[in-house]
Amino acid sequence: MVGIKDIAKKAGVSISTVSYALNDSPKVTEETRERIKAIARELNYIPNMAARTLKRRQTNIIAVYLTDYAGSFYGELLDGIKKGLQVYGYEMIVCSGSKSQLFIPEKMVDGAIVLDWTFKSEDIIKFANRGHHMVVLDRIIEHPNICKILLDNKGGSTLAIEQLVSRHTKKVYLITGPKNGHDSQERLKASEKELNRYGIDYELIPGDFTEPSGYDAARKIFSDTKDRPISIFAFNDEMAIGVYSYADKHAEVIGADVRLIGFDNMQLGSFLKPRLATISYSKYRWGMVAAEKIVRLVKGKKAEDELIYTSFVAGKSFP
Amino acid sequence: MVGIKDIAKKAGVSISTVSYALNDSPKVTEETRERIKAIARELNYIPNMAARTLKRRQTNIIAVYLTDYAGSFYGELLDGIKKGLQVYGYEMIVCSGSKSQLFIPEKMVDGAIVLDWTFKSEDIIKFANRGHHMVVLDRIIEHPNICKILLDNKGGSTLAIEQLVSRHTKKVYLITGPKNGHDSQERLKASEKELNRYGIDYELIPGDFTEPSGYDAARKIFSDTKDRPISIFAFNDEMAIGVYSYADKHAEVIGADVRLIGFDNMQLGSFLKPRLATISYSKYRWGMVAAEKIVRLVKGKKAEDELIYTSFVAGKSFP
DNA sequence: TTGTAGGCGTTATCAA
DNA sequence: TTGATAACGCCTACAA
Repeated sequence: MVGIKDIAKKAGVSISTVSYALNDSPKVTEETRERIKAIARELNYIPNMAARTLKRRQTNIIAVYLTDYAGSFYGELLDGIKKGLQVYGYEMIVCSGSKSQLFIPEKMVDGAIVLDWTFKSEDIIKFANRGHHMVVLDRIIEHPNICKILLDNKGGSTLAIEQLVSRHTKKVYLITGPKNGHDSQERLKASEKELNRYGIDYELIPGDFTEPSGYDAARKIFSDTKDRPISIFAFNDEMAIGVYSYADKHAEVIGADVRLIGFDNMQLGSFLKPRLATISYSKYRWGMVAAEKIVRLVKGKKAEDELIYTSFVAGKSFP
Repeated sequence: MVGIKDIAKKAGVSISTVSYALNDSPKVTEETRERIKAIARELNYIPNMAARTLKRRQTNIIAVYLTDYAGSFYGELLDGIKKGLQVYGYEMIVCSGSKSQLFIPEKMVDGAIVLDWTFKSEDIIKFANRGHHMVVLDRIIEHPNICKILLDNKGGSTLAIEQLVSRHTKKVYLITGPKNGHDSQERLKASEKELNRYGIDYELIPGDFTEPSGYDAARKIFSDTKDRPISIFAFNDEMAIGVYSYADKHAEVIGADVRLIGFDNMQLGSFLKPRLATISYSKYRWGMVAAEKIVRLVKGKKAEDELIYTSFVAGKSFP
């Protein structure tokens, strides 16, 4: 392995001079700098990250934690984060699973962005207390080292209910999400509040944000009543897709027998027939904002929490 | 920051004893080991990865390089790799972009798995020559430090053409992929060979593996001829989806006016109506095998190349 | 069984 | 403008 020592030897200077030259310090002549850089190139020198990190105590890497890699959901978000970090000279790595959470206290990364209900808030707080910085996308934690960039679930749910109201819906089935999930809780709270305000009857059907749970929910709903059309607000698109699957197999027509609204605006929804009506928000922007915030935190600045706003996307599933 | 020094002080022993104890070396008493570990826990000690890496010269981390995070395509593959690595005690990080490619020579990772046409073969070889180990999933490189786990594109394409033949197809449109891509080249070669064998007429429509390019290809094809049905073999599902989009907007019926086969068996295809016929393979297994191979290489063992076999998945898009 | 001390490759503080 | 040299936190012969 070739290190600065080898370069120093070949250049006939000391290692410190080499270090200065390589780091563009103004403490060396333009001339020696160039000469040293040339030799470094010639020797195929590549700095050793471990050594540099040990000294510098920062890696310029931000980790993004996801529950799994399955969702096509994440693509835009990650692209947004990556683009956002790039501006400030940070690299992004994507991780999943509890062992990699150690990257944070081990100082392998300078900070983290969390969208992973598997990551315990308890641990997040523990890390924050150790002085590490994080941006959370899926929970509420009050801590000076933590910044929250959350979806405007309240706004989104209200939009969905408004649509239902505007169609003079008599009864609404809400396919809910995980009991302990922040987003699903907020969607539920806002939906109930709004439905009560208009005096619309509703029923909760438990789901867990997965497609199969949407399928099961659909079965319950369709066998519950003979009335048609049925109005459903699924708390995410995946479960809405489960409803499509069920309807397909049981001769129920989406858009006629069922009137369905989802949440998330997954790409898949736009390919369904009829198109899935849903609540949308910019995942790309979400990522960009998260990136900007984590960089601020890492640099020791304050970062204000922010909300990502939503809009309604019409689709024939809710004519 | 609390380091082994602090533990040593508190335990009244030397730092080496602490190091031994923490690393389960047989050089310390069971008793002192436990005592030291207890103190470490109490002090919330977490080893500094940079320091450890500097000495150990390995991180137990494998990087996976992707072109982008967009494809829902990657989910299963990454889960497979992660699961495979876990068995051997390695962590996985997912990266994208040329700057993060430096992780390899910088020794931030012990090895890499590459599925990213953006990653220049030239650089891969350069890294391999420096002694780094890699598994490539999307190209052919002969090098002792590199192992190839490739799709059986030849088999898959042949399966697709066989289906066409079995339906007495007269002419086939092939929507091809990127000119310089390994997979698309192989699919093209095998398809042409097979079509020529049966004496079936065919025409190449250039695509680049993206959905819009499939859409454009469809436009060309549909305006090219008035004959129906048209038979299309799209070299990946994304482009096939583009064909669906076009057909949708122009009153052409998939499965009737067009007979379509894709490649990759994306989840999305199974939700399309009618279901997309396609060539399938286990992405999960692909990932598991890649993981196993990179670990072998990193440990200095030989790793044989392998092929991931394909099968035909029927769908109403190709009745 | 434990302690001492040198080294991993860089950076950064002093002197020169 | 450059060069010695001491950290950075951990591992590991070698010595005791």
